[in-house]
Amino acid sequence: MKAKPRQLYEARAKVAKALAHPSRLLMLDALAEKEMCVCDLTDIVGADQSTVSKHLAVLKNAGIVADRKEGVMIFYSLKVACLRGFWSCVEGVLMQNLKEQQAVMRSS
Amino acid sequence: MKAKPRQLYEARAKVAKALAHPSRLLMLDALAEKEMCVCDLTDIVGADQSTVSKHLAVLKNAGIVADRKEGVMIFYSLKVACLRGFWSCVEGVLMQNLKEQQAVMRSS
DNA sequence: TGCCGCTATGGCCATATAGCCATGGATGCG
DNA sequence: CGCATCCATGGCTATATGGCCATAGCGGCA
Repeated sequence: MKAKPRQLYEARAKVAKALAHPSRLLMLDALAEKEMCVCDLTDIVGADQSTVSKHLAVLKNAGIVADRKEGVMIFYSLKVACLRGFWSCVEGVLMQNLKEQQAVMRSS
Repeated sequence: MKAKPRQLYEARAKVAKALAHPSRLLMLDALAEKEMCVCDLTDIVGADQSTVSKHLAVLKNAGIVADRKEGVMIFYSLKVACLRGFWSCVEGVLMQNLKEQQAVMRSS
């Protein structure tokens, strides 16, 4: 441990905050397949284009995605490769939590 | 991919939101060492006890930590083992981003 | 029983976020 | 040039969050 600087936790929090929205998580899942333009992601998310654009700005600012300009369109791509494994691990824990809850329900 | 339900992303977002605060990340880092009572964590974080208690409630509600009562004190412990590896991976990407930024600075 | 220490909760205010609409800037095309 | 398309930004409101203070609940201990 050794007293990591507060700055480190603020940097991590910035990343976590960027992940803390269902629409952004959906976009990241889509980008895990292939790079996409804002219009693609707007269709997928089903929100206003300006809303999607702001979500993408958050992800970009956090360093999670990269953007590439091609003509009129801007393609976003995933920069962080460890998301899939992370969610898989987290969901494993959540499933276990559910099981334990159910066990408590039955025994009471 | 195949159209995961919106519910999944809301569940993930709940976890991400729980991670999205420097004080909570600091607590999780501390809990990675050993379980701790609220008083320990209050000292480490340096905020009001009620604030720390609320932070812990968020982490518990997200299923990231567990709590155990022992006499008057309540000990919290980490339930998710994949945090260390995740942050290590993320910070690798962020470092790379920094390097690229510096390269752009030099070349301009 | 009565007091004290450890946690949790409610109240309150300041700030941040998400959403949409409207608009602006940039690029390509005829 | 004039227009259309794609994306980003500003304005606005509603809601959520974080912080502290005050206080309540709970378990131990004399």
